[in-house]
Amino acid sequence: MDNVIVILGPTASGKTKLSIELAKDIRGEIVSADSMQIYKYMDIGTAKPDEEEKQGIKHYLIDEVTPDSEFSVARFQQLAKNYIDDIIDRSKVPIVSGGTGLYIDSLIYNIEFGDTICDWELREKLKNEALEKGNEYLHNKLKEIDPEAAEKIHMNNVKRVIRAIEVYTYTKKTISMHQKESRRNPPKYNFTIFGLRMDREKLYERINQRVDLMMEKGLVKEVKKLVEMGYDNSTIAMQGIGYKEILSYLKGEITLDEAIYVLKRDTRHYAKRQLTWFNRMEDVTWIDIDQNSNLTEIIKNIKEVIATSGIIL
RNA sequence: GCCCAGAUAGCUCAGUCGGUAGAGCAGAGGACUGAAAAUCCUCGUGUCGCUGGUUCGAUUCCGGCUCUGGGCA
Repeated sequence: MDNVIVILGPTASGKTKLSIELAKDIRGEIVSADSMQIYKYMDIGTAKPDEEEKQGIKHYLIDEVTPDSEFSVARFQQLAKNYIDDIIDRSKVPIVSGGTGLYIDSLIYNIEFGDTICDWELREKLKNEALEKGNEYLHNKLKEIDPEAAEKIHMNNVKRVIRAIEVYTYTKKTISMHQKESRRNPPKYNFTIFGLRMDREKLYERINQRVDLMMEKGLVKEVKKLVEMGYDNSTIAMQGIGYKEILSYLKGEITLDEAIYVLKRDTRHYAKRQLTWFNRMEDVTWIDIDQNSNLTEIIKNIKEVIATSGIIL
């Protein structure tokens, strides 16, 4: 079975740099698993590596689509698999690197998404129903068609309630059913997963520094440019952290200082959510980052782990 | 120097007609199958500024002090 390396970790933990250095060392190419870096023109706020940082290492699924496109896990998975296969065909090592837990899961558990549909009109309609008649009303509706899903999904989590109803509406099969069927086939790659970890305090410090750096690099200008191009907060892309806060500032809703405060706070919250996701994942080899860590050492350790699992790259 | 207002959770503040107190934010933990940087759930003990007095009992009422605003000189 073909080998795929996965590098995951919360935002600002150093995935990008590590994966590039590792790629240089093992003839790797990088497949990004990041739900925001897929968008073109959004560079500073998503902390994309620029050409210099990439050091000639090939990256996939960065700048894949425009900010007004509809993207999804299913599409991510399809594209990622294609790129991985292509990399393997060329006798290189695929390194999946990113912080979007759902995207990573879709690959390592080989989740089959099937052919359900997304209907934004239906979603809007159901959303209004919840607004008018209450979240419980909509949740009860789900309870009738899929008690199992209703049990798992909290009634206030309207987005998920809507999705579950949507799936049934179009396939006449419950989302619980779909989910069970989605794990029928084991993954066709052998994944070796590394996770980056560090003290919470240290991580938050790095997040704050990164936001300050984004401001210096001209995040406001970048968002302004996106607005000029016609992208506003109706797009998913512009609801990303960094973009929604600066957008709010540009509209005069908050001051720049408030925007920066909220941006840092939202990023911390996001990092925590990522950690919750990664912590429950199995088979992750954790790499603890502290003052004494240096990249060469880390890469050496990673290569040791890879070697001891009997993988020949 | 005088007058007024305030001092309660890390922050902003509410409240207790006297029976030792609670919101938002921060913070912590968790969930997650086609929007996922999204969305959602759970978690609140702190010399109630200090110090006397009244009282069975004071964070609450009264006095003094300290500090912070604002005003008058």
